[in-house]
Amino acid sequence: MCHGVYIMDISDNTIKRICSIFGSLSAMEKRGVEFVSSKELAGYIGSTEYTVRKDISILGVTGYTRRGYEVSGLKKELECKLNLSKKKKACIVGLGRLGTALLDYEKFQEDGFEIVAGFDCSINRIERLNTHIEVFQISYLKDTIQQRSIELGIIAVPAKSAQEVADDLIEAGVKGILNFAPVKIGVPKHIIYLEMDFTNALRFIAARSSL
Amino acid sequence: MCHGVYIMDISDNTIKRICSIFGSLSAMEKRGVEFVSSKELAGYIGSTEYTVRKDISILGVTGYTRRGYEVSGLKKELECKLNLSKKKKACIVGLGRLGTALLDYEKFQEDGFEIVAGFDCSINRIERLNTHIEVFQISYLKDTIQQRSIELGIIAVPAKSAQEVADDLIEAGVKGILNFAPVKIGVPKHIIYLEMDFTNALRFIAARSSL
DNA sequence: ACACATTAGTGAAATAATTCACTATTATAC
DNA sequence: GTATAATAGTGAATTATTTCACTAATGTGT
Repeated sequence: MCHGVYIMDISDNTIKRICSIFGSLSAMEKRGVEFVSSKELAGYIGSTEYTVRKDISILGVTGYTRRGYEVSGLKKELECKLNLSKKKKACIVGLGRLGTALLDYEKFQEDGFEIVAGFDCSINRIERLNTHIEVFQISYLKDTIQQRSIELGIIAVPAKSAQEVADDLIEAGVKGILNFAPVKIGVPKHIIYLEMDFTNALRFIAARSSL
Repeated sequence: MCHGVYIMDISDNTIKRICSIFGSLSAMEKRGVEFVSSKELAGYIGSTEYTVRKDISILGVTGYTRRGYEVSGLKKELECKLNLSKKKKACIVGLGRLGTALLDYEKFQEDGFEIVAGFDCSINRIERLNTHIEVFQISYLKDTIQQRSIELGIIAVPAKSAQEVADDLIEAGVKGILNFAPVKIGVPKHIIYLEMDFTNALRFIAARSSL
C-alpha cells in the first residue's frame, strides 16, 4: 500500500472511475500526451470534471493550476495507490470459445495481469488447444494455483458449473474472481467478486433504447 | 412501452438491477420455482431486500404478502415494462477470437437477442470461419444493417478501430452499442452505450483485494 | 378461531454522491 | 509587468440512493 490513503475507505464507484482513468492515462502516455485536464479526463471516462477532481484528490494526488495533471506522473501515482504496479498472476477456468479468447487477450499482459494457467474438464479440448499458455485438466486446479501463487481466477465455464468452480478457486486461495458465466456466484466477504454478464448488458441497452 | 411507468425517468442503477432480477427470474422459472421473496432476490443479485422492493415497486409491479413475488408473473411484468419481449436483432463487428466466441454465445439467442450478422475486414478470416451466422466483409456493414433492420451493434475489434466502427454503426442506424474494445468510445446522446472492459475489471479486483 | 410470523409496500430518515461556488494559482497574451 | 483566462482544490449545497420503521395483509400452526 502506498502512503497516506486507506484505499478500503474509498467507494467502489470512485475506485472504478480511477481504474478507467488509469486506462485512459496509459493510452495517452503511449500517444505522448504530457498533460491532461480534469475536463478532458471526464470526457474520456464519461464523468464530470468535478467528480474527476474529487476522485483524484481523495487519493491525495495533485495536479497543476492551468495545466492539469501530468499524464505519466498521475499514472504512476494511481498505479501506486491502487497497488497495480506488481505483476498479478491469474488463471482461466473453462477453455471454450470465450475462455480461449481470454487466454490470449494481449491487453491483460500489457496491464500487468499474467495468465499463467488455463483449466478445462475435457482432456480432448485441452489437447486440441493451440496456445503458449500452460493448460491443465481441472483436477489439477488446486495444486497448480497453490504452486504458482495464482491470486486471480477468471471463470468462463457454463452457468451450471460456475459456483462449483468458484468454490474450488476460493478453497485453493485466490483473492478475487472475475466471472463471465451468466449466473450470480456466492462468495465470502473477503473475496472480491465481479461479474461480466453480456446478456444483462444487452438487456440494459435494449431497455434504455426501448427497442 | 407498457402502461403506467415512464422508464426513462428511472435511474440507470435501478434498470441494471431490474435486468439482473430478470435474469435470476429466468433461471428460477427453468428450475420450476413458483415464488420468490425480495430477500432471496436480493441475495441473487447482490443487493438488499429494501432496494429490490423499491425497484420493483417503482415499475408499478406488486407481489403477495407472505409469499413474495410470483416468479413467472414478475418475469412477464418486467419483460413488458423493460420492452424485452420483442426479438432484437444485433450484429457483431470484429471476428477475432472474442468476436467469434460472441457469435455463437447461445445465451443471447435464449434471451431474445438474435445475432443476424458478423463483420470483419479480413476476407481470409471470414472464409475460414465455421459458423451458421452470416458473415460479411465490413464494407457491407451499412447496407446489411439497414436491410436487416439491425438495432444493436457489438464491437469486438481492436481498440484503434473501435471509434471508426462505432461511427459507421451509428450512421447505419443502430440504437445501442455494446463495446468490448478496451477504449472509451464517444457517441451522441441518443445512442445507448455500454462498455465491457475486461482489463478494467481486473484492475478493480486487484485494487480492492490489494494484490 | 386465534395467535404468530412473514412479507410486501412505502413515507421518512439517513447516508452517499454529485454538483456548485468560490479561492488560489499560474500560463499566456499584450 | 499587468490583465486575463484557465484550471485545480475544496467546503457547502444539492440531489440521489439506500436503509429504516412502520403498516397491512395473509399464510401457518395450534
